[in-house]
Amino acid sequence: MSSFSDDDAFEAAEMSLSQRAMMGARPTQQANYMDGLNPAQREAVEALDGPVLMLAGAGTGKTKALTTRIAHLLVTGKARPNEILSVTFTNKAAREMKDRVGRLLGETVEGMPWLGTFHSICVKLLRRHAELVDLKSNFTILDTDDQIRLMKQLIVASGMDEKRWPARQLAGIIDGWKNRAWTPEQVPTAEAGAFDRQAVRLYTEYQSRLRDLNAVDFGDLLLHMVTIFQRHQDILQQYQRYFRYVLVDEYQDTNVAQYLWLRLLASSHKNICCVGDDDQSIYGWRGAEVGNILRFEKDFPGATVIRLEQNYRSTHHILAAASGVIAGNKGRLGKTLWTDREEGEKVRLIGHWDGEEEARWVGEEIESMQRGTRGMEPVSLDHMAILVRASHQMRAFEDRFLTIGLPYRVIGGPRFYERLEIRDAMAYFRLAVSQDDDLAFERIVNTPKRGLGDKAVQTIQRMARSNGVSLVEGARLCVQTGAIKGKGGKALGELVIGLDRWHQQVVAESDTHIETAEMLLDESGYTMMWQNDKTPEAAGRLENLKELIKALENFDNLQGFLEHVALIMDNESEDMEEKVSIMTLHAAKGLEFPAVFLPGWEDGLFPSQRSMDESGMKGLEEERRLAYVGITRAEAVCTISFAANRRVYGQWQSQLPSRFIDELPEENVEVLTPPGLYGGGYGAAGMSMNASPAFSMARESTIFEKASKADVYNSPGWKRMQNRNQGPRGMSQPIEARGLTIDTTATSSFTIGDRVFHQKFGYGEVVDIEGDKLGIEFDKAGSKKVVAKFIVPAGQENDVPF
DNA sequence: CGCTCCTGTGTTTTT
DNA sequence: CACAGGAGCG
Repeated sequence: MSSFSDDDAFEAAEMSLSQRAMMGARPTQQANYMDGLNPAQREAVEALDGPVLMLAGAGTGKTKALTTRIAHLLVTGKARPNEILSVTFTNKAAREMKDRVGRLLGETVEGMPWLGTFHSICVKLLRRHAELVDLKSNFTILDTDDQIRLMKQLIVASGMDEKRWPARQLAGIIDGWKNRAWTPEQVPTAEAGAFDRQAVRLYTEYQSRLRDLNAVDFGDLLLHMVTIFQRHQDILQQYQRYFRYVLVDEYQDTNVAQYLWLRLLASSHKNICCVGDDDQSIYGWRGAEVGNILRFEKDFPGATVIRLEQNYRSTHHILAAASGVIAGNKGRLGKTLWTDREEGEKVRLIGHWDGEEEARWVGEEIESMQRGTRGMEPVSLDHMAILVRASHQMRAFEDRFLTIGLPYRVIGGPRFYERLEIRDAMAYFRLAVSQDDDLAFERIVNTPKRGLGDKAVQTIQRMARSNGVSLVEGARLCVQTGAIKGKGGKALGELVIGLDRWHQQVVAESDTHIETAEMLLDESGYTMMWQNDKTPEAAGRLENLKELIKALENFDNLQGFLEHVALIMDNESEDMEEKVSIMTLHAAKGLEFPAVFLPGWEDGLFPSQRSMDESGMKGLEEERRLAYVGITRAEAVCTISFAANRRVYGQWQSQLPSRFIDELPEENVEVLTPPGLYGGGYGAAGMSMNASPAFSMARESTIFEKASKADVYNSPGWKRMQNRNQGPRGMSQPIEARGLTIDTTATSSFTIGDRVFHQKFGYGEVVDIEGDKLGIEFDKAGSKKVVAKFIVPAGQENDVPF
């Protein structure tokens, strides 16, 4: 399947240095590609041999240094493209690096086959050596969902109570062990309670089941490779020679398995360059070990440590605010970021009554920045981002932006490939490629409904097991022997015949894989199933299926596509319209925006209560790093906000401002006054209505009562606020009283049942009227609440007031 | 076997 | 509150 060749690579490894130099030298570019590097970056680029730790703070040109380093390796002839092992965490990062290396050298670097994510590289390696861990090289890669379903089966099979042994949780535990590179035998049993012992037993069974299925999960990709390297010195040595240089991006995010894998590969030549920032380690919860970066110098004695500290991204105030927050963490390697950029605007801080008002304010702020405000240049929506702690916070913003028609894009939202219909379709593809894929079979036996329920599936499973064959074969036997009769039996027979036919088509390549895929979805009745479905989301699902088919165009065959999907998580269908980005703080790492909004800075939400409960001080420090990551995404304007009340699980809860707010250095922060004060707003206690709209942080500000941290919550300001806030019911005459900008004079002249048109959502029917808000069931966009002034009766589309 | 209603549970974060 | 998964009925 993969089209790399061992031979090339090993040939290259035996090549003399002079040959290399001749081959790689591109004298014309040599002068250019290092231009514009600062001394630290240049050092990082030029220190090619031996271990190097590059500590690169946020916005210090890390990727530039890293890509230039690759270019330098190539140009000096130290390595050919396929001799550089270069690992990243995300496909996006890998892609960007490829692009940038290509740009530096003024051409696309063909090759660089070993620039990729840990996972994609390990898949390639493991396909070559699968037999060493009892797998066939065409193993399938299970996603989280498959993993959990498998685990559930094992739990049920061993007669355990699913409630007491939640499959999800066990899968999580096993993942954690795999992250630490523990095979079932290696899990420490010293402190093993009953639970752990059961878990280890299930882990063992799970692994053997995976072997039977010829499948691996994400964790296995690394774990198996580590095992292979440890057990087979010869193979390890091959690769040590093969990969002459090793580069690692985001080293602070590596887990133990990844660390071991890297150490094994680099242990002979020690040409390893790790780039990272301990202050941006935010993946501890999924096994990342900040310790890896902290002990690099111990692992590789004599390592060159290079600090990139000049920040090119943010203004002084933003950088200082971020530094002030992160200073609260202990055990840092320590960096002092500096910038020669302008002072810029202070970090802006604003409190709101509740989450909805926060969203409303942010929406208005975005619109006014888009127009250009306070003498500032207009800012494109593409240059603004809202970064939230938890994805559920996105909802308030989406709701609001839909209402006011502000275009937005959610990054890393519900993933395309995780959607129900996509996963179903993929299961069909998987079966067409390999009939042995039992999990795929289970997924679609009865989708669309074929009258095959639990009972039928069990019969098939029994049949398969007792004959030692796959489920598809088991099903075939069930039909032949009449073990499943009647309506279900007939349908099953048809399914099996269909599967055979589709498989033939894949093997014979009689049609293009795209035609095969379309036909498959048609003939199986899957498309029909959604066409007959009258629920609102059915149309969208059909759209997604179309998109899936379109995605196939980028691949030569179904196999290649499935491989890609298993590993690729990001699916950004770029459209050209300018949009505000909404994403989690985690998703924002590595990105930058001129204007950044950081809402929801409230204790419990951010820092997250759960994080603190589960990991105590360690958890809090990770949250603080998250705050640091958030602030440092901003180039020019950074706005932090919080709300006094928030709905949690449908319950109103009053919130405390985040402790991180107290850690922002006063001199870099400006406290804004909410637009409509109602008897003294949160961020402006003690101020009168006609006070200046912004005031610098001062003693009278309730939030910044400089009490010791322990009694922040007993501070007079806090108490005052608590007394005032009896929940949002307290603002029953809200909108008018606060003089907000909603135009209530535009009372709707619509009646229920009217056909209407909206610029963004298209046509729909009015189903509900609440003052100036209309509930509309849109044909395409589903039901929404929209302010009446954005609506016109159908037929007057040209009059939409935008 | 499939559908509906009900209950319980959970919202970090993702390769 | 919203969604998933289970129980119970048709």
